[in-house]
Amino acid sequence: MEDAPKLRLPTRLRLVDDVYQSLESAILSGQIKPGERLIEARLSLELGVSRTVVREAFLMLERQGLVVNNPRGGTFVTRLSQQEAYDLGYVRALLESFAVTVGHDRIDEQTVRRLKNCIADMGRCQLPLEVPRLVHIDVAFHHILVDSARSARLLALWSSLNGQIGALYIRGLESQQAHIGHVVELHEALLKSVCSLDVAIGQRAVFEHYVRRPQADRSADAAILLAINAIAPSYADEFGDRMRAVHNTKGDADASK
Amino acid sequence: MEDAPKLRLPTRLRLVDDVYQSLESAILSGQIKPGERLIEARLSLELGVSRTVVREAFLMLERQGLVVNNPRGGTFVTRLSQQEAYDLGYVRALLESFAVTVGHDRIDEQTVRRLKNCIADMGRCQLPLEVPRLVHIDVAFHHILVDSARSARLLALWSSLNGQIGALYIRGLESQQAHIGHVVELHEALLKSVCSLDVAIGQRAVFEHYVRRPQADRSADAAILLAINAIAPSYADEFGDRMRAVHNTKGDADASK
DNA sequence: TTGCTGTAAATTGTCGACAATCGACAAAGA
DNA sequence: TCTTTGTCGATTGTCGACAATTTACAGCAA
Repeated sequence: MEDAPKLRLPTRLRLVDDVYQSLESAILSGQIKPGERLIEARLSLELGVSRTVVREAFLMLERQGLVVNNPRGGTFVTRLSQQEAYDLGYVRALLESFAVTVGHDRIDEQTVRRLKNCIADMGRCQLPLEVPRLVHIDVAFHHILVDSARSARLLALWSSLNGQIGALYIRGLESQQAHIGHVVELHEALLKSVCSLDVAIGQRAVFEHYVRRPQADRSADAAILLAINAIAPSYADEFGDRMRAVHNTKGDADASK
Repeated sequence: MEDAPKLRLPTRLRLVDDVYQSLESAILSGQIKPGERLIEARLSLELGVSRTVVREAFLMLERQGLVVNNPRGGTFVTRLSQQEAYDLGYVRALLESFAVTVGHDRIDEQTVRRLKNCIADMGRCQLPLEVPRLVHIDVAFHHILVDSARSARLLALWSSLNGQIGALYIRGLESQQAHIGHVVELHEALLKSVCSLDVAIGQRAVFEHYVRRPQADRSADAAILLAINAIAPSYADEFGDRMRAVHNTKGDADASK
């Protein structure tokens, strides 16, 4: 028989997971720089594990988009071009804005409290060194927002961009010094807007959170927000009940507490 | 500087790629059924390769969403619930419909010819056995459509759902017998609509292609299409030029230095 | 019978070694 | 001098063996 999958906290420990975290951290903190080549043998020596483990960790990193691998040409840390960064922001904004709109009604007090906790945690990050932690908190924050849509698929799709978001952070730190206060401000503003009774305000906030340009003409953004606004209600009507049903019977979804 | 990309037949061949294709084919054709457990040792014996190779192939399959793996609990073929299937269709429709709208102007005669070729190839598939080929052609067909948006990120995101689409095909074949003629019809209608001068017609077609329900109220779909219609032009305005530039200068695409 | 416990089998995780391949440099020829 | 070819070191691909873990099952007691 299968044991209930809700109580497996013992944290199944594999070396791969350790190595993965180690490398992720090194990349996000800038110890390993974008474009740099990762060599299996060297890392396996340095970390005291076999090459097999490092190899699998590479595959995990690649799935997250933090490295790219060409079959016999080595593995390199992802470097995002400006176009890719813009593109990424737009796509992610599209998904997340959509999610927030669908799940707007499900953002209750408890959720807000969790979001506020995230922001507080962000404020405690020291910027040059603790970027990995900052990225994790950032992901957690937005995860809560996206999860409100109660669409596993949408969440998975959004999650697949997480690693790239890390790459985006690196890019930001490479080009210009960012202040932790600024990051906190951004998220506080976002949270405030999302909590607004008017869904449209939340949408716009999500969008501007990702797609910010110095002298942008806001007409483009407005068009997108309008679009999502049109999508979401019908989406909710079609799937709201089923989604809720799925969510309730699932059980293994974490963070239910 | 640029080598003509027409003469690259050598096709980097790794065992992993072979094994991956082999397993993918077996899963899509139904030789290995949804929910079934895949055992490394057995497959490595059966295929005449080492377990390491099978293991890596599993990771590739997992990334495509064709299998799920719990750390020390084995690897199983993905089985989609009805809710997941609906959800998947909606999300994919959202992305693809958006892409088609953005790239509508770039669908020229040559593109249409390629699409028609795909449909012709579909017609030559024998259904119970050649599902893997059918799925590949189907993916190729829609890939052409999505690629017209010239957004690498959007394409990547869309691609990440390909494996699941395969799973969807399996589901369809499990529950009800589908006729190849039906599939061809669907795509012919889709192509015709996409070629229409009116973008809206193409959008609607893409949507109905994925999200088809017996007695659906079309108002929901209409709202979504309207939304995408609002998104796309601004997106194109913002990114059209840059995208084109990226696409032209890309060429190498990898950081081989 | 039911439930528990410990042993054995099956399966996955990790390892180090060997083979295949790539990139760079040097040597040979025009 | 420039191009081509051969060689070598570095790196990745593949392998079979061993260790760790999970699962199945038999035996025993209440």
